[in-house]
Amino acid sequence: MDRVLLRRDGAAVVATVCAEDGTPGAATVLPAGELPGWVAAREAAGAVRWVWDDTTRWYPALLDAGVRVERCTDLRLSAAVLRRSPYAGPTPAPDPGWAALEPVTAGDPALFDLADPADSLDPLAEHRRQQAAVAASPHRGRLGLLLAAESSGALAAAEMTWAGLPWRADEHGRLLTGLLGDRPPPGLRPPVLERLAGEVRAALRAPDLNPDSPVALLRALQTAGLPVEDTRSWTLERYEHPVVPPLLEYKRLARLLAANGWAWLDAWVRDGRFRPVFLPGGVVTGRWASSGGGALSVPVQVRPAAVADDGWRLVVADVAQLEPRVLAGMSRDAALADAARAADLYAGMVAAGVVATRAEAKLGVLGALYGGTRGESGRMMPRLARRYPRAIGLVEDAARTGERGAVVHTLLGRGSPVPGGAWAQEAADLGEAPEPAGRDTDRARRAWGRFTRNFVVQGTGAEWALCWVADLRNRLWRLGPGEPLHRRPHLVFFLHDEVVVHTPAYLAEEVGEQVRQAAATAGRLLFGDFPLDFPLDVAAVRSWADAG
DNA sequence: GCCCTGGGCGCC
DNA sequence: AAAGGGCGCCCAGGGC
Repeated sequence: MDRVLLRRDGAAVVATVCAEDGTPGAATVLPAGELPGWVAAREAAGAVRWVWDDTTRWYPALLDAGVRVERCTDLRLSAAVLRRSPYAGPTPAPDPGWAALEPVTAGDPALFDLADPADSLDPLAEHRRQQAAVAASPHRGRLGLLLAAESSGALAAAEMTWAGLPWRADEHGRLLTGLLGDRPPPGLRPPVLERLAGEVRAALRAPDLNPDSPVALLRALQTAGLPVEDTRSWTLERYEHPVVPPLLEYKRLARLLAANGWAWLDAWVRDGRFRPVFLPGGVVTGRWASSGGGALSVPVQVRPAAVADDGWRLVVADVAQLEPRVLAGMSRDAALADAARAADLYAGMVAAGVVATRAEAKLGVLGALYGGTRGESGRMMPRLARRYPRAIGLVEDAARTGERGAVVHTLLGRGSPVPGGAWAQEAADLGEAPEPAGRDTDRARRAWGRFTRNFVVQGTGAEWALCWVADLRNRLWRLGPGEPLHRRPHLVFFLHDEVVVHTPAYLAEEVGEQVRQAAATAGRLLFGDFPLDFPLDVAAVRSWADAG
């Protein structure tokens, strides 16, 4: 049964509707404070799907009240998927307010604002429209799975922020002091950086140089005789000059200080938890984005500070080479799936005699996924195309489709954006490959082809990962029944193809098993009985840094 | 003072 | 001949 939640005049209204066609049934009006108890009671009775405008507007308060829900439909996220999906059946245009709706975060003053734009939308009508779009889809199963997975992801994201990743500020502080010296007063460099800046200035004979200024640094490097056009680390590495070692060290430590230094600790770690905001569907391909704290790029350098509570463990799991495996599945390329039978797909390619070394295999596969054709990566392509014609054919088709200005889609039907450049307009007008165009136009066209090439694989990879997380979330809930979410094994972090679960130590092994079973389930959901392995590296550790 | 862009670099 | 996907975030520096 579907229950649609809406907010009217400060009260919560719960409308019961038929799950098949959205026909409305009875409605209940509740003072806002009574909602959590009411939801908890229905949830315990089972078989309910909560339908709401936006998970970020409802779920955090339910979690605060100790209420966890099993299933939901997030109308905002679903509308975004349907808007671009070639699999969506025809429906009247949605209220444009759905496309404009922004997720909210805890500190957001708009959260309980009477002027919240969400309150002028009609969730009942939008729910009916979305049901109709799926019912009329030529791929109901796939599209329905995508919407369900997207909504489950929204629940998982809210729960991860709520629970937080265990983070030891003392450990992090020790690490910073060890590398940078004592914390300086605001506006000053820590001692180690100050010393390195001095060495850089001396080596370049530039006593006033600010090494944080790329423009000034470039000029100083050139004056000192280094023929560089930029100041990137991998450019500098190529030169033997006394400035290079201290400058590279300076850049490494300055980056740590700026991105994950004491200021980061102050801003993002409270009560032993790092609580990043995850944004499901935040990337066009369907990957999650994040907001605040740089959650999607927590450097390996500071992961020693992510430490399980006493008596608990972190179960860290990641998939080896997710994207080439997904490509094998979506193209049903049996030869590539064979290579993927090995725990290391690249080793499997070497064993099959496709390439001579693992390094070649990796270069070739990444080139196929990203559109790299330069140098060694490009030289691998003909061999890969011969041995894996279906897989390579799929990404090549996606590239050509994008170059024509047309739309591609993932396995479950997430559509790519329509290109906006002038070249795309030409292509659309001509309906064909356009006249020979200028160099810039050509470059833009090919860049879009690389984007659509990668879109189909990255996006389907994101769908696999979403199914994995969604299934795992429910499996974890069944371990340790009767406890609140944060006293059971629960997800605390997700990063494209990696999850971290915080669990009582005695359940760590069982959690690892559930992580593997969830991966197998995700594979079956997307690829049916096509034989394809998704091997995981799983580690139960005290600190995140001890995994992998 | 705010806002935007580009360089650079962390993650996948 | 040239041709490498997706993000977020920090800083400097220029425009207002």
